[in-house]
Amino acid sequence: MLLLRHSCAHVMAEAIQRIVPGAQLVYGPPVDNGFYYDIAFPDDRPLKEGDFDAIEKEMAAIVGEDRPFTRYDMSAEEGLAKLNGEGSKYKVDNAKRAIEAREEDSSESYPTMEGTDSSESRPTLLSFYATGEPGTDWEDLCRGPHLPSTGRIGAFKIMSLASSYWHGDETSDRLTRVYGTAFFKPKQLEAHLALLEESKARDHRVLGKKLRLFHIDEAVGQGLVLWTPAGSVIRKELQDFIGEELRKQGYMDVFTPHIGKLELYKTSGHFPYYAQSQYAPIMERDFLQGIADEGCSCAELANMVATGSVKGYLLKPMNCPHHIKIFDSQPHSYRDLPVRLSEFGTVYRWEQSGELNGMIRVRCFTVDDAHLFCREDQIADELKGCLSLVKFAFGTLGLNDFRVRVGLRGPDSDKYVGTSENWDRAEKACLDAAAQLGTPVSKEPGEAAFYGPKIDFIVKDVIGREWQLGTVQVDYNLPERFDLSYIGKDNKPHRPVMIHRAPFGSMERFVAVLIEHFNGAFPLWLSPEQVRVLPISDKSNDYADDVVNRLKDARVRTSVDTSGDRIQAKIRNAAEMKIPYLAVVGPRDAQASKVSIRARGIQKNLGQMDLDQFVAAIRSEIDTKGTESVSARFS
RNA sequence: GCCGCUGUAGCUCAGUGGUAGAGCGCACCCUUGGUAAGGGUGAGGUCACGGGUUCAAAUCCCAUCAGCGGCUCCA
Repeated sequence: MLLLRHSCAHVMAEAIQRIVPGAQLVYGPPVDNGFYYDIAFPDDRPLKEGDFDAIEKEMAAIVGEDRPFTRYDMSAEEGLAKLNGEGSKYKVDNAKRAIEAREEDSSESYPTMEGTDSSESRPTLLSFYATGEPGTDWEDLCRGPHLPSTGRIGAFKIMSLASSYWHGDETSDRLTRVYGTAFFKPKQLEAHLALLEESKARDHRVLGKKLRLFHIDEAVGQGLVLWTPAGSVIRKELQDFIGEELRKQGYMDVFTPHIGKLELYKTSGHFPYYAQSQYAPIMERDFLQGIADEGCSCAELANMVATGSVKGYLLKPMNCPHHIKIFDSQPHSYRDLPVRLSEFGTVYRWEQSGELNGMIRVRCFTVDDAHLFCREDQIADELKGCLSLVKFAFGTLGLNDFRVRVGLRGPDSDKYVGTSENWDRAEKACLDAAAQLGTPVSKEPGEAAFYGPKIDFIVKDVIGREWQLGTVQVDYNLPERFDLSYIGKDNKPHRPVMIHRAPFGSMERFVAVLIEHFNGAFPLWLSPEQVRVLPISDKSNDYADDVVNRLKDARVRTSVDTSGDRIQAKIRNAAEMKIPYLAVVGPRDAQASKVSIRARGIQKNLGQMDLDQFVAAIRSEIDTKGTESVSARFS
């Protein structure tokens, strides 16, 4: 498959160069679902989506000719001379890098496929692949290998255009990345495209609109999520769920403001280090008036804002400084530790506009945050506690498809604060705690924060993009910066260690992930609407109201559909909203104090149940979070 | 922020220089129907926003705002 897709990238590149003669090739590797080719287009002839048809036509012609992929080798000198002659700076660069990489270390894999020679016996050779006859047909510097001939490419499609940077460097040349995909058989391509359609329907942004879970309004601002009533139910249920567990684990709730003095964030180090990703400071009116009176120019003011030499407040980018100040508001004995302060704390970050994504990447989000202040010898136990909470919460939600990344120190030891012995212990504690989760754990040296090792939970969205959810981080830095202390057994002050932990990460991102995970069909306890009562006709409306009232008394979220629709339409409408249970009521049910039950995902009437029994069964499914289910009583 | 694409009714979308369209939803009427769309009538739009070209712009051009796909970033 990789060969197929890489070969197809060559075919596409040839087709593109026929249509846009000045286009210079850069890299063209296969990727997960296809391949791409980074290409530098002349400024006066950018590639547009409108060109796709023409390119695909050319590609079909090349495939139809069934030309063989032919490899030939040249020495480094010859190859470079040839590429120089062709005036392709990108290919020359690829070749040079390939040669260098090989001379330095042949075992090191080269980041791009181009130009690396898999044959170690001829280390200074560069290989080229011609699509047909070398010298007469189209060719490309390439390590290969390839399919025997173009005719083997059964089905292909150009998918999209994107921009990229040369060597992934923002300041370097901007390239156009053309994505395509290819399969051996047309049916496979059709299946792949159908899967993409399905994924799109599962996207939290699509479902969020359809199920009315959240709204983002231009008039409010980019990346600022408005939680609708339905979405708020889910968030509130999650908060109550996690809050209950936190109380069991000895956490104490706190509430803190959304802003804090700029100076506070200088102490914490968030300013100016993260100044780029923060909203600009909120300045005091007197301060602004004062500098205006002194004749301060806009440029001067902008500079003052950038350097933080203004009097004002920041929308908080993190909750830690506030929690630290609560901890530090009174002295602590070693006997008091650990102190665990928790808050669903809302934070604000100025993410780049192109990075925003539904509820997954936003500018204002609420962290299920907590900060643990503990002794060095308590770190391991506290980490275990955090991880068991994550295990429990994720397990309850059936969210098992995530991976764990443990960020450890990298080789350059200068950038890390805290003693080496403490780091050793903390890293070991993180690894031990992570191991208890029973999911894949990857150790990643160099991924630790400068202030301590961390454990991150990472999930994939419906399109396969990975997102970080929760995180648990050991921190030696902030206690230092804020000069925190507790009184030890020896009656002397000691420095506590902080653990930052947020099992869900942000409520916004977590709910987005859940929407996709459940495909909008939330378990009963999370469902915004749990039961919808459907009278057969308005003759049964009164009984339907009775049923609704009984359910409401049992704290079940419910409504009744008294529209003029026939029962078929009512069922269809409720099914589209993915409501877990439908209680159909007609004269036959009213007369016997029963309801006819239909469960989500089961395309038939399950049968009648006594109303009393149904109310109790629903309540129990909610309370057990699905361990006991109403529909199971019919099987 | 960068490149490409997109923006038309509450939603999904058609319309590509000459009087603004469909389906769903909504309102009203008829239908009172037992498990995934009963029928009719009607309301609803500054065609994202601001400029320009033109006798004439939803349509062409420029800028702005927003969304999408990537890139870069991500405590």
